[in-house]
Amino acid sequence: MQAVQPRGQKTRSKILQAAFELFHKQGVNATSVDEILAKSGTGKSQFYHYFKSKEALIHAVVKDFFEKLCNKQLPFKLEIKTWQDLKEWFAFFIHLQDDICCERGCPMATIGYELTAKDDSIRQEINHIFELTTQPIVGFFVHLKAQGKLKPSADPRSLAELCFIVMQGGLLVSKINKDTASFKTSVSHLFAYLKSFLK
Amino acid sequence: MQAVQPRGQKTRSKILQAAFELFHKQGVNATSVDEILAKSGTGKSQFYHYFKSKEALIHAVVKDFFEKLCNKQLPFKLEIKTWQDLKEWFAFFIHLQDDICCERGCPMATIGYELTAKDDSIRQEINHIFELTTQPIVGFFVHLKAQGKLKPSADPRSLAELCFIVMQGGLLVSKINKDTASFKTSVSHLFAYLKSFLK
Amino acid sequence: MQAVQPRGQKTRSKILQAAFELFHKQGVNATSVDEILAKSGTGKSQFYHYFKSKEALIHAVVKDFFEKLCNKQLPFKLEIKTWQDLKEWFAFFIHLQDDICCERGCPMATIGYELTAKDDSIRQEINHIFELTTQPIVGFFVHLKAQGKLKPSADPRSLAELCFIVMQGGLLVSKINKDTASFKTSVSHLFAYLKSFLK
Amino acid sequence: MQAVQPRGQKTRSKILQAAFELFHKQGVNATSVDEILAKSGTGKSQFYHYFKSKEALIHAVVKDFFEKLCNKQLPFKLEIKTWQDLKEWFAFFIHLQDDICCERGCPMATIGYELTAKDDSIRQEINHIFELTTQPIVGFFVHLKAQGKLKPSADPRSLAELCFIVMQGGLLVSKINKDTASFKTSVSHLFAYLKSFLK
DNA sequence: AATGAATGAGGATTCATTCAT
DNA sequence: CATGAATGAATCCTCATTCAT
Repeated sequence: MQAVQPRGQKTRSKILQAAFELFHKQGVNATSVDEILAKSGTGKSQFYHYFKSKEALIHAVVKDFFEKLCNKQLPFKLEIKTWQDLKEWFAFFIHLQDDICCERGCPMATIGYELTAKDDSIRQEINHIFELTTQPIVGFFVHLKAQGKLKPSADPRSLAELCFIVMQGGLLVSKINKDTASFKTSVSHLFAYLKSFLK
Repeated sequence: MQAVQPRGQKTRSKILQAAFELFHKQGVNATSVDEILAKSGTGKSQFYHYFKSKEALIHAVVKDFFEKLCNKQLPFKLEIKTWQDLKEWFAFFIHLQDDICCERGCPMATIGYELTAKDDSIRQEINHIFELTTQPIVGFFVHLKAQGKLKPSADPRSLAELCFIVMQGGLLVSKINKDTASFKTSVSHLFAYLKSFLK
Repeated sequence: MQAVQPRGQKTRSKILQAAFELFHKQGVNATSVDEILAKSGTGKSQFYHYFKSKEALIHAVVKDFFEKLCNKQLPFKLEIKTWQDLKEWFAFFIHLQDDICCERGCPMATIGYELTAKDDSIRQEINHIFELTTQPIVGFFVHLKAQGKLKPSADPRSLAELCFIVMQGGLLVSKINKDTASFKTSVSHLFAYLKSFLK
Repeated sequence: MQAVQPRGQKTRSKILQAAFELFHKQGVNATSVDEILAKSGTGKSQFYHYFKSKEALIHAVVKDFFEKLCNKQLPFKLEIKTWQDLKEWFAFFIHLQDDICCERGCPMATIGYELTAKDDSIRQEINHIFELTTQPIVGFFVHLKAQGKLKPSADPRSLAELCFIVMQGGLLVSKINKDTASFKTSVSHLFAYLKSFLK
């Protein structure tokens, strides 16, 4: 059941969607407001009706992504209960890269990498998203440990962070390398390492 | 033996240096030619004397980085012979982030993340740099293996790639998180894993 | 006897009031319709319900001022019967300037100074207001003369115009000078001159 | 003998000239950069080559006026030595208004009246110009007094300020009234008053 | 009478690049 | 080699106004 959208919000959504895709594809600074408007099929100043500025749009795009994440509207696993789930979590990102010929990276990292010291609030929002993405993995290891399946030395949080870092590094490197091979083998190594904590 | 710089090349160098720093700090698209000129203290059309276009400048910046890498003029280890060397290799990147308050990432990744499908030649050059940076680590593992110190299952290349991916992911995540903690613990985990291949 | 305001006229009044203040403070061209709406707390198209256009609003603001003037709803003397009254007439403008730190001028002159040859009808309305403001002073001198207190050479109308011109010049100069000193001494001189016509 | 203009300064001058005229005619806020460019026959971004912003242009226009004033390149008397000179000083402004059908006011007052509290530095510059314009009249009265021709009660400075205020008020009122009659009679009155200080 | 979404022209400003000297 | 004036397309944003509900 879809929430009823207030009339004009459809336009807002279209702008948001177009902006997200363009930011993902070519970065924030390479994307002009006009381009977003053209792609979303909306008029010049509808944009400024819904967003105070381009910067506000970036915020909105990130926030929208955050909300979709919370509402589980994003296509990757947020509930990781088994090793298989974790494997699929990584597989999602790898397949994504393969599908788009390694032409992009993580959409949030793409935005984040262009940030400057002064864009601190956007940085925090992206960080929040990174946190949220890492959390299910933390939970997985916490759960395993609670079940007594992990060695006492296994620290759920730091292991999850390692997973996230490998995922981000993998996306970046495969974008530059136009090949997910090293991403894949790295994930294999990672799994070998993680499983070494099993009792 | 250092090549003597032809007279006017000093100007070229200054532009290159300024561009590199600005690209690193704020990205390619957020950096205007004028800004580079102002920072380098050079005039409007010196720029177009030395560089055909802004895009050519990006190429030149990457190529210059590449050459400095080859000439060992960059401050990070290119000869990795001991575990300590490898540790220092990672430590270099971590300290770098700490020193600049996690305000940046890898300069080449910064450029690379803004690339689009059409900028393929720059992408390749950056990939080349990534290769070159990974190579010493490959060499290290090859060497260890040759010495019979590694288990046969250890694949030097894929382990080195894992190192590189963790480094890149670590830089990115610490930039977004404004904290190198997870980078550091991930490197610790990585070392534990790598050492598990020791006989 | 105050006319009862029809229900919706309150909104109109609020817009008028907000517009008047903004025009006075920053001029007509620097004031956007949106700004007026925001200040008056009214919605986008209330505005176009009550006013055909921004230009029509300017007319309305001037006309409203004119009517308030006629209805003696403005805080300055319109009945000048004694030298003291005239003194207070000037004092009103001087104190006004002092109170607002000389940050503005005459509201009608502010509007008037931005007028172009094509805005003739607004110009005429403002002129009308200037006339109306001058009239009581004319009346004062006429009255004095009728009482035989003035020399025959005293021309009531031209003396009143001189008063008005000094008042306008004084407001302008004190706005630019951020100081009412020269306004004050000029008024003193003016009084000395005017009194020289006393028999 | 005309100072040799550095090549590109001609363009700058043309922009300045066009801006001055448009500001005078229709005010600052009603004048767009495009309009100035069109009138001066210069290209879009020449403007930003010479002026940092529109605000900087306003500064430059005022400063240019100031310098022309200092260099006596403006058509009104700056040396007032006789009553006739003073009469001509006023006559200049009156004729100016007559010539342009009372369609404008003092160019500096036109700019000044649109100023807001935040534009303090421009206000100061205009104030400076007002000072400079008043000065010759102060000098005239000082001179008269030194010659013993004025009563001791005559204060040169305040009399000069009165003159300036009447001039400014006269320009404003004649613009609104489309008639210089009251300006003229006010100046006559003023002269009568000033001469009353003669011994 | 009221709401706020939509329109599109025009505003100021910056950009990469070229040209004349 | 070097200077900086010139170009014009493109960028972000604001404006007055209208329309649909």
